[in-house]
Amino acid sequence: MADKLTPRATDYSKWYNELVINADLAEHSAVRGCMVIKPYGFAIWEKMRDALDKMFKDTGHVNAYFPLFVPKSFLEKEEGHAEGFAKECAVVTHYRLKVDPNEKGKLMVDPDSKLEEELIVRPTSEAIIWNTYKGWIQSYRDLPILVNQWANVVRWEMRTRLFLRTAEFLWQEGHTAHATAQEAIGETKKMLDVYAEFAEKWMAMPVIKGSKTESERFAGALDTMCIEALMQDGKALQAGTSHFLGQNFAKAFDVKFTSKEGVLDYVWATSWGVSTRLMGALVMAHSDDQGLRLPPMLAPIQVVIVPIYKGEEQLATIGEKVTPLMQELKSRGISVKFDDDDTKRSGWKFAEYELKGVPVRLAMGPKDLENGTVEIARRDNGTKETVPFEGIADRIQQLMIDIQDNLFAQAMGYREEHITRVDSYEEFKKLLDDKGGFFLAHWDGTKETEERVKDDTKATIRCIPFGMGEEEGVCMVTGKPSKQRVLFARAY
RNA sequence: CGGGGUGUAGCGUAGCCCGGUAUCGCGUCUGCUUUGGGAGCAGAAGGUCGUAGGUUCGAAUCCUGCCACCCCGACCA
Repeated sequence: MADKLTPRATDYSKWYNELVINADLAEHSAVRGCMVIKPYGFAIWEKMRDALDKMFKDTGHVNAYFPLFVPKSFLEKEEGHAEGFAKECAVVTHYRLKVDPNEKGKLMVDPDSKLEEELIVRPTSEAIIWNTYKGWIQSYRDLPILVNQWANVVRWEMRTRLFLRTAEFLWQEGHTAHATAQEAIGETKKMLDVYAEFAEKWMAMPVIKGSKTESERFAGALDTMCIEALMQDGKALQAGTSHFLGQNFAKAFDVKFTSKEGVLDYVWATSWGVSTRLMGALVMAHSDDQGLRLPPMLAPIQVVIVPIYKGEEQLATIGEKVTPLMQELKSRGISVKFDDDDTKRSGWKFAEYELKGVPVRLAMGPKDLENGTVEIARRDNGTKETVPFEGIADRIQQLMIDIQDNLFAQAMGYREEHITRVDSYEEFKKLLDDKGGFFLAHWDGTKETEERVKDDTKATIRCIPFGMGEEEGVCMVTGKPSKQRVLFARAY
């Protein structure tokens, strides 16, 4: 624990892994590709979850829960969907174990318990949900259905990384059903906006909204919208997706409704999700070589008070002094911890809370008691000052806002410096290596060109950004005409 | 799944090439001194050497299988 982190500049990937583990966010489990989310990490996730859940409910959604298992035949019904997920599914083939007659103390799969039809551990829940919606929808009066579920899903990934890509992960998936295409498209955009607002306001992480190209689209969707964030190593991270599914799933599961005009039609669908991957994004967007830097709005502990003392009596005095302040902060909705652990020294605690990203640290010792002061330190910019104890609660409340804003401003500053407009493929390739980040370039709109760029450079089209406006130009690769710049980057 | 690497005390490691029961640091425990940036001294505890086999009088060390993790590809939120 006393070890310093590998600096970001030395090995960004190593820094990330060490940080996640040392800051006590998560650890590898005994199960391949699956992590244990530790209490401190889970506390951050809970804050994310609560904030998002409120936003979903404020936009008219309700929560429900669907089964973990999906019968294989359900997955087969939407062809594109099936193909997209087939390669990464965990499959349940039996329902019973028995004592191995040949090896003492061992269990074996009971061959007599083979299932008639295999059950798939959900990689996502469209299939089971649309099969269920079939029974819920007959008339336009049953629409829209605006349901979200908080769940775990399993995707058997080849290569995993804590939070960024694990075989099992936690997420939410919204699944909505609508009477018209326009309404469904509106829902898709609305939820993308919710994600963007959450990322920027709560996570202090600027994102770019856009649509995926056809080849990057969700399996079974007509349009996939996404928010793309930029990490400190110049790589992009897809932070959330919202899909317009058209009538694909309604047709696959035969979900029809009678309209007001008495016409029978298939319903229109959306789905949208964010996952524990956001934890990885949060870490990589803000943290430094000393540890996490958490935005106050998501920090499990927003203020820590470290006493500096000799003997129990002095500790008790400091405790009495800060008790009213703690009550005051709590009444203002600010979470505060008084660390009176006698087995750790103050210097150790300072380093520890920096590692854990606590936004504000107060230190109070004999000098402060004498002078009526307190030392206040900001995690975001590392500044420390000794200030009057009187009125400190106001100052702290303001700091919560300032730190939140500053983290956003820093992340935004980095991103703005790393969005480059390029017009030649040579320049693109050079800057991709030298500088990294996002690139706005013209593209001829073909899968072939997209594929070629990926093969040449490992960069992909992250999205066709919204709100860019049309701009006549020529594709940087082929020279064919293009109407809009698209966003390229190397990505996680 | 392909290529490369690693697995030794809670954590990080030396030893492995060249076989003889395991080194050091951090942490832990006890005591004293300390306490405004990861304390000092003294003492102590802690190890199926990833796992299952094999070779051998003897295996952390040599051989084989398996498992896990890391890095690089392909796949992906």
